[in-house]
Order: sequence, then structure tokens, then C-alpha cells
Amino acid sequence: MASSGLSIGALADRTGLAVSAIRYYETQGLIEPWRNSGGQRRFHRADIRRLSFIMIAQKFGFSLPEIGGFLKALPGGRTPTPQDWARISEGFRAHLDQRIETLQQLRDNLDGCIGCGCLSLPNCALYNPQDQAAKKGKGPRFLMGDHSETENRS
Amino acid sequence: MASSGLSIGALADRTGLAVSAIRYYETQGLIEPWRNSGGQRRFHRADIRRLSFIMIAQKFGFSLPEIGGFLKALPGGRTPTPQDWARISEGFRAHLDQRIETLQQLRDNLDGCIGCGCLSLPNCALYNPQDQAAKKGKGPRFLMGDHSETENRS
DNA sequence: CCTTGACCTCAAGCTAGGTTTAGAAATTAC
DNA sequence: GTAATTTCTAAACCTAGCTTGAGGTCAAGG
Repeated sequence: MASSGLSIGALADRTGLAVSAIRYYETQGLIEPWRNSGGQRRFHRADIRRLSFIMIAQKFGFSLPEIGGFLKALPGGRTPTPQDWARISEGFRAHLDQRIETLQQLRDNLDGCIGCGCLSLPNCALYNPQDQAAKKGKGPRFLMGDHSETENRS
Repeated sequence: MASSGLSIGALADRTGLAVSAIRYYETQGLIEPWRNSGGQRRFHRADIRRLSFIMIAQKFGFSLPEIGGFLKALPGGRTPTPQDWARISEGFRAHLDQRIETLQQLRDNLDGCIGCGCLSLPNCALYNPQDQAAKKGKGPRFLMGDHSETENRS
């Protein structure tokens, strides 16, 4: 019966995505359906998983191009195996750990700034233009110059 | 000399922000300059710190409306003291911890999915529509229905 | 066969967070 | 006092990630 692929509507139902979103992902190269004789898109059942991966990665804050990069690790020409998915998920997890660590570093720097009570130190790690905080010595951009704690208005 | 407030350009120089960005923040209610006799914006020196807080909070991924919410905790009518800033930073930190924890929970759920190798369990915590993952029992949206691991193409 | 619903393409619209541009007025520098 | 710089407003434009709408086609059911 359904041996000739899923319609876009069926895929939308299975994933919870809007039809328009799936079409958009196609324009972004994240999914590549084929067409039936009438020109309608047809999807592999494995694409359900592919779209689900996209949704999950978005939850983690990755952009569509980044997600496309992850998906390139999947084999072309055959249906990905569970092992393929496990491999891509591990690579994904590494990026994720990186992201969490960066946030934690930023938070710890914030703690330091709460400690000093100023939020305005020129050498405050939070003002480093790189997300890699606390890279002291590497020409920290002088974002804050206001260091008088008790100025008055008017 | 400069006792009547900072011009927008001076503030831009002190913070590293673009002049246009500062004006935009004003339209979003994040900063409220007064006007001089010629109609030009004038800013308090304390606004340097305010803008820096905005920049930091953005690094952490908060939206401008969220940041506006944090800033409402600052006193109106007087220049915020270091203590004021320490207080707001602590509230901010709580949101931040929450955000990190949510990410970690998601990551741990991903680990579970790597473990099961499927990425397609209907009860997988990652498919919960809420960012609060792992809320089993609360009618998890059935996002994935594909559970045959070895289907073939064509 | 004929209707209805799903699907097609293309273009425009939307939110967030801004930047750019244009023309005019204010301020600063010499 | 003039020239250069800055600032002003308003509107248009930009990217990401979509949604909506118009107008037309395809597919499935009775």
C-alpha cells in the first residue's frame, strides 16, 4: 500500500511539523524528497527520524545550517541505521557539551562580577568579545569605562 | 563641561554598541534618555552600565523583553547603586541556572536516546513539546511513529 | 465523472533585532 | 562665521525561520 513513500501531509502528521516548515527545510537542503509522477513530494519513512532530529537540534539552539552540517554525517544512498544515528548523536552531543560549558563559564564570570559589585570593570571577563570568556591578555575590548560608583544625577 | 549627560555617540563609544542599536533599545523601552534643548538624546553615565547589562544578558540568550523585565528591578528616579546591580544580577543568575539546567536535562535525555539507538521512541522525553523534558504521563505528543529500524528504500 | 481535499509554486508577510539611507537640523571645530 | 561632524526622524532593508495567500493541479472517494 504505502510502499511508494509518504506524502508531505503524512510526514507532517507523523512529526507534528507544519507542511510549510517541511517545504522550507527542503529549500534549505535539510531533506530531499523525490517527486511522484504528478510532481508531488514523496518522503522516505526514515525522513520522520531526520525531521525529528532537526526539531531536537533546534531545541538545543542550533541553526538550520549547523543542523545541516550534522546531517551530512549520515550516509547517502541508504537508509541510516541506528548505529548511524548513534554516531551523529554523539557528535551532536559534543557540540552541546561545548555550549553548556560556555554558558557555565559565562555564569561563573557573572558571579565574579556580582562579587565585585561593579558590573563595569574594564577587565571583566564578560566584556570579552569572544564567547570564550576569561581570555585575559588578548586585548579585551574596552566596553565599559564607567567606574565611578556614586555619581549623581543633575 | 560634560556635566549635562552623554551624547548617543559618546555612549556608543563607551559601550561598543552602534548608535542605531541604542536608538532601537530606546524604542523597546530598555533605556530612557532625556532630550537637550536642541532635541538630541542625552544619557546618564549610569546608562553605560545599563547597556552593558543588556549586552551581557543577550550573550546568555535572553530576549530584549526578558531583559527589560530584569531591568525593571532597578530603582527609578535615582542612579542604581552597586547593591542594586548585585541584586538584579542575582535574579538574573537564577534564570540563567534554570536555562543551563534545562539544557543539561535535554542533553541527558539525548544520552538516553543514544543508548537506545533509536531516536524514535514515542515516549522519548526529547519529543515532549514542553521544554521541561521527561514529564512522562502528561500526554506526550506523539511526534514520531517510525520504529522499524531496517526499512529499505525502493 | 465529478467533487473535495491535498498538493503545487511563487510571492508576500511576520517577529526579532537590528542596519542603512535620506534629508534636515543641531553642535562642534577651526 | 563657516565647515565638518553629529544627531534627528522616518522608512526601507536585512537575516532567520517560518506562515499565509493566490491561483492552479493532483489524487481519492462516491
